[in-house]
Amino acid sequence: MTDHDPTDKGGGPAPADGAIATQLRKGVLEYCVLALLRDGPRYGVELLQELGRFHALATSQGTIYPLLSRLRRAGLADTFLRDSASGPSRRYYTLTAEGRAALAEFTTLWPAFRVAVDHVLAPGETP
Amino acid sequence: MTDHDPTDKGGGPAPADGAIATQLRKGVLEYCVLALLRDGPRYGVELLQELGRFHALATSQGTIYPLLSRLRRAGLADTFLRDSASGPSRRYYTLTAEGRAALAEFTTLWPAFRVAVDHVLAPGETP
DNA sequence: GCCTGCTACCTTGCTGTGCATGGTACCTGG
DNA sequence: CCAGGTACCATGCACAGCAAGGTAGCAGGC
Repeated sequence: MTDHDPTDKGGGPAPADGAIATQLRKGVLEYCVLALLRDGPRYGVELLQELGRFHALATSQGTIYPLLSRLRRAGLADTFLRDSASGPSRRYYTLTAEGRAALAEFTTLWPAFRVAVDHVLAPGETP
Repeated sequence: MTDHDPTDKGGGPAPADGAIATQLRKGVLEYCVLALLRDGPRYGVELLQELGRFHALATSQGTIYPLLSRLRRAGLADTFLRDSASGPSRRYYTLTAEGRAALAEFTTLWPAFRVAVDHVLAPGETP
């Protein structure tokens, strides 16, 4: 039998916050991963754990693996395999020069975006 | 002939920033509109102008009208028609109690999200 | 040796959102 | 009556996050 208990979710921890947090992550998660990659090589599950530290950014395997494949295909990240001390091999991801440039561009745009949303959310907008 | 000049873009000002700003707007625009509606009734083109004040949130008619229809269908906004002093009637949108609740929920989640992204973007993440 | 459980990787199909484009209707001024 | 501006709406597309499901390797207990 290949089917396990129905409690087995495939090893992926679900975000399980609202649908609005899901929409917030769109487009931001990609650059958060790039930011984490800037500090050194990381592999999939490790990235999930690091993102999980921030409740607002927690995601699942079904999100991270297609995202990483996309980064690689776009030339923003490079990968290599390395054996683990205990368990199967891990696929590590590193930043390319293009990836670093994309992260820099996002880092430039983010503050303006953040301030704009803060300003709109602040009450008493009518001049 | 119903076709106008090819210079006519349908009256919609395009965002025309990068693709990354487009992804940033996803999921946020909806609540920014709710926030603007909190200050009083607004109509479509007016909302486009108000959002256009912030370069990061500028969008086009092809985005705002489906969004407003969605808000109405979801019960977050209510609408009424009012004649304009000069021009065709305008469809104004107002917040419902549900809309106010959704806005409040977003206002609660946003700071945590903002701080999380700021923290990830900050260099020297490795402990 | 064999089975169970954990770690780690990947794929498929769905949903929702922003956007470009195109089209319609109304009012005003010449 | 016709040109131009204002304002509304609909269609089709692209893309990102997610749930669910599947595969493979290593370790420890029996």
